[in-house]
Amino acid sequence: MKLYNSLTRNKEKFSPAEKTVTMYTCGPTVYHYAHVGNLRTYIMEDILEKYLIYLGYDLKRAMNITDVGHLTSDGDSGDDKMLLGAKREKKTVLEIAEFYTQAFFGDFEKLNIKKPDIVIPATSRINDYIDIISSLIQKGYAYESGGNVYFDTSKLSKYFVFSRHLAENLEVGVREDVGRDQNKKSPNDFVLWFTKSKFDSQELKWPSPWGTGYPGWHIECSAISIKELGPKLNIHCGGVDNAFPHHTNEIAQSEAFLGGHWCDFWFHVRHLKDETGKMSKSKGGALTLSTLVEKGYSPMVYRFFCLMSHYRKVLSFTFPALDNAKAAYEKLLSRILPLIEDKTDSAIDKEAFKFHKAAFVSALGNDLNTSLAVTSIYDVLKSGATGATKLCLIADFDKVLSLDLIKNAVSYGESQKLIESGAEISANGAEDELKILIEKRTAAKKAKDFAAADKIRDKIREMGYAVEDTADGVRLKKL
RNA sequence: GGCACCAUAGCCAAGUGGUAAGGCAGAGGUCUGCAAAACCUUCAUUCCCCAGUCCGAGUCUGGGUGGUGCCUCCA
Repeated sequence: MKLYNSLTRNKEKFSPAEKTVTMYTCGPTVYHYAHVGNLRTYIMEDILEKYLIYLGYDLKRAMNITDVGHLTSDGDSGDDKMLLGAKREKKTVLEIAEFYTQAFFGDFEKLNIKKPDIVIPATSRINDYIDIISSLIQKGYAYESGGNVYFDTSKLSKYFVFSRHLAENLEVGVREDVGRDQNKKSPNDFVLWFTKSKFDSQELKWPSPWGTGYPGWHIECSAISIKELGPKLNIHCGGVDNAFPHHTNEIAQSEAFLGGHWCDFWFHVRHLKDETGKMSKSKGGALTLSTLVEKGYSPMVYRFFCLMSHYRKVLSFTFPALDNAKAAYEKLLSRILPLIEDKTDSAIDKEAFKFHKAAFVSALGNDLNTSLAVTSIYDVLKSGATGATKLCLIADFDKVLSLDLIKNAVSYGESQKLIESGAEISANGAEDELKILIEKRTAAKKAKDFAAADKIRDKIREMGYAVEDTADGVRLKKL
């Protein structure tokens, strides 16, 4: 497959030497619910992972859970986000972490995102961080200053890997509202270990050769990745905003520690934005999956919405756009349903199967072109292939897309269950009343009293159902 | 101020030098007491603008314009 690599700014052929592909994902800082923008990134990473598995690779994927060390600023200032969350909710840091980690993976389940095989809370690997930091100091890549340990970026021949910044220009380019940490030799340097007394109120502290304290944000990903996935990493994923400083710093540490090239591909997912710009957890009030569900959008509708766009494009989130995706998704299900209900035996047309599968594989093979991959479902539906072939192809594509196409087509069919004469209405408190109304309406129609029939239809609509006449009887559709 | 990315219909979007896919929405039709559903038809002489290269440009080059992101909180 071809995959865009942020490191080279090019689409490159992804052809790992080994059959086992290693993939690392920056997990969430669990101080609050994930919002739909965060989730977009994980959905797209899920497609990457499942596509690689679909192609026959074995995948080994690890993710961290940041439950310590993520400050609101990266210098010797700022507060720990976890601590802030704990204060806000009057709970301990560990309780907060536990709660939001659960919520995070709950969203994964709802969105059919595969949970990585290896999930490591940052607090569980403190000794590894200390080992790496000690080694970095020994090799001359890190120094102690003002009680903290910093990474010395001046020791690197190239620090800014994702942009064309020149280190000496940075002073010019630096944002004005950012405070300077006077302990740093260079503004580019970043903290590996904090021991400053300002964190005395911190619940989580660990002893280290440099004093009691806790790790900086960037070290956890390097340490977990190297330990779990080895010194060579195939793909590192994350949101674009992490390219700098987080990923840049990860590369600096990891390569200084390993003494050579570390990760081949950097997969960065662009942001979801709303009317106000980028969605951001720290801005607060961001939209969560549960909110969408409360508003009547199933998680699959959101997943479909994301797949219709491309991961390297900024996607604008608006409710009309989501309605669009909902209509498209439901219409798609309604076109799949007859294929499932069709009980006539038909053989699988192997040629047609191969042809459509090839189109699907090549769509995703071109830098994960998910909207083209979705189009290939429509091409299958429109084709002259047998029902069995179509169904088989859709099930096959859904191994990667994970839109629950078959399962939801069935429940979609049930949700607008046919109510033939005498058939029961499925469990619902109002069923008797509904049944009587439908019978009355049918009688009115028979008597050609259409005004009365329409009145009853309006009444049923008020109860939350649309009545539709079909050749066989009446169809009730939940609104 | 520096760096990067993006610009195709109302919206999402394909397109990788050969004459604008697909989806949703919209319009018209068939069917229906009317609706709904389903099906059929339709929907960009043009791809932000201006120059250039080429037989040929949405695609390549240069210059604009607009949007977005990053420049120590973010997926």
